[in-house]
Amino acid sequence: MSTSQGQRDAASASADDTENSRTPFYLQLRDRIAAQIATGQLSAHSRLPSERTLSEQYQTTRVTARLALGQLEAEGKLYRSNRRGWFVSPERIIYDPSLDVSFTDYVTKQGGVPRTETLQSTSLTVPAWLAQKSGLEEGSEIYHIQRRRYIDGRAILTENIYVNPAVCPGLLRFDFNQSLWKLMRHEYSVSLSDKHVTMYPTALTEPQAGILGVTPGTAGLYVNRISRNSEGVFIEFDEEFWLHDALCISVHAKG
Amino acid sequence: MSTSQGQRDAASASADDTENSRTPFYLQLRDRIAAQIATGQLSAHSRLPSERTLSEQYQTTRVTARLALGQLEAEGKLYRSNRRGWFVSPERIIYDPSLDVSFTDYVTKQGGVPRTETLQSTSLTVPAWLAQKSGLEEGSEIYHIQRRRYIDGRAILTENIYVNPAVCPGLLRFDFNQSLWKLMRHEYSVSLSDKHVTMYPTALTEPQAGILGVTPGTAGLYVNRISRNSEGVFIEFDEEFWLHDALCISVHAKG
DNA sequence: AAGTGGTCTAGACCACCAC
DNA sequence: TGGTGGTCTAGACCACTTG
Repeated sequence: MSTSQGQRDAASASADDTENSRTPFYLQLRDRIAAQIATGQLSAHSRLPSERTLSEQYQTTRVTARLALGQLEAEGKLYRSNRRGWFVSPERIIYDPSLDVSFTDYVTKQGGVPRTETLQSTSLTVPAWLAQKSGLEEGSEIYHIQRRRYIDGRAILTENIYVNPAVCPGLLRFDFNQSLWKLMRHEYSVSLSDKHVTMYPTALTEPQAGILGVTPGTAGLYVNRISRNSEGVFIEFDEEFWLHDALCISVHAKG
Repeated sequence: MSTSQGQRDAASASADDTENSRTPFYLQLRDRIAAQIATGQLSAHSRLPSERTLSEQYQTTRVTARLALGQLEAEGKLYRSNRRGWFVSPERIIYDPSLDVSFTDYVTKQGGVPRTETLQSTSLTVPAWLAQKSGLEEGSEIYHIQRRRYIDGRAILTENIYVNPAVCPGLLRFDFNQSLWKLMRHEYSVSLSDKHVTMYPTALTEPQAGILGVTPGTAGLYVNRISRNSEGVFIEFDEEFWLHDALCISVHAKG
């Protein structure tokens, strides 16, 4: 196959020849597909040809084609949906986890179509790990809400929210497919003034991968937030599992 | 091979049987290796057996073994070094990009051994993209510093810093293997009071992958920060490319 | 020189999804 | 039911790192 390798290099040529080694074919293929995305030949949410078709088209094997697709996925330029195919990622949503702005609002403002599903809303007893984070007593009551959120019909985040019932009694009777913060502000006059946000990139595994309908190991961003009011009373602990290509975190710090 | 598949499932069994489908072998293998990390049989920075050895040991092929290793890499539990092998990731460094605390200080405080290398320090003219971000005039002078930083001998981040020469005249004569912020504070009495931090997960590609000595496509976190003083004067633009398993972002927001 | 991961081939069967 | 991605096999050669 040395002949075909030579042709491949000749065909892609262009940049990146700064090093003394050949550019592997899967990176050449990555760049060709990336170019089609950049020029708009492939637009957001449009589906790519199947892996088998791509392998034929570029005269390679599925394994190599998947390497190229995996690169673009890692860069956040493509995503896949279960066994349905590969799609072009839309622009990242710009998100500031330190503000209490509603998901619905900022997605809409950025041109996306948001949707929220409530998967669970129950009352639990505080487990040890949460007692430690919140300062609540282990075994006392806590509200738990689990949601899944979509942008343009794509599930991009799932979250577990734990709310202190002392500050929001009877919360569970509401509909959580709307903004929880708006609810807390308007119904309970709760204001969150002290937030501690922690986040790191990691792979999505079960059960979150299943909830979002992606392959285990898909790159994600884990974000959690502990909110207290101005007296230091614990209000909520929220943990979010995002698809890694869906968001761009933006935080302002003054002082 | 249906026989050997059956044995594999029997051997791992345990959890995750909530769904009606079999757990693929590469995930079983992932869990076995993860267990060795969790129990400390494999400790931070220790090297795993070679891919070929692992494939034999677990009676599978390199491709499948690599799938398992790739999962653990995506989760931030393993990292690889060029063609040297697979290693166990140490704890993530907790990092607050909104504070001006020195890298050296917080790495040391968290039990790591930091090191900084200056790759470049030159004077440039402001390019269009930076002019837009900073408000400086395109074509005016700007200092550029490129560094690479290590923890425990592992290169985990590379950064480009662009400093306004008006607030730090003669900056380039200093040694940048120390904290830049300490330098700015002590030599120029510069205080950064307004910071805008942006970050998102993405793959590391050339040239950053090369600088850090990792395969292109390795998961990373891109962080940038625009700092101004209390009068709104642009001080620096910093962009950092981190290995995704090396850090945990932690931000406090009050008010 | 030997061993490592990096790249690549040419197939196969399975689970799931859309039609 | 046919096509998709998901998983897996059993090899190969290459580039690079290490002793």
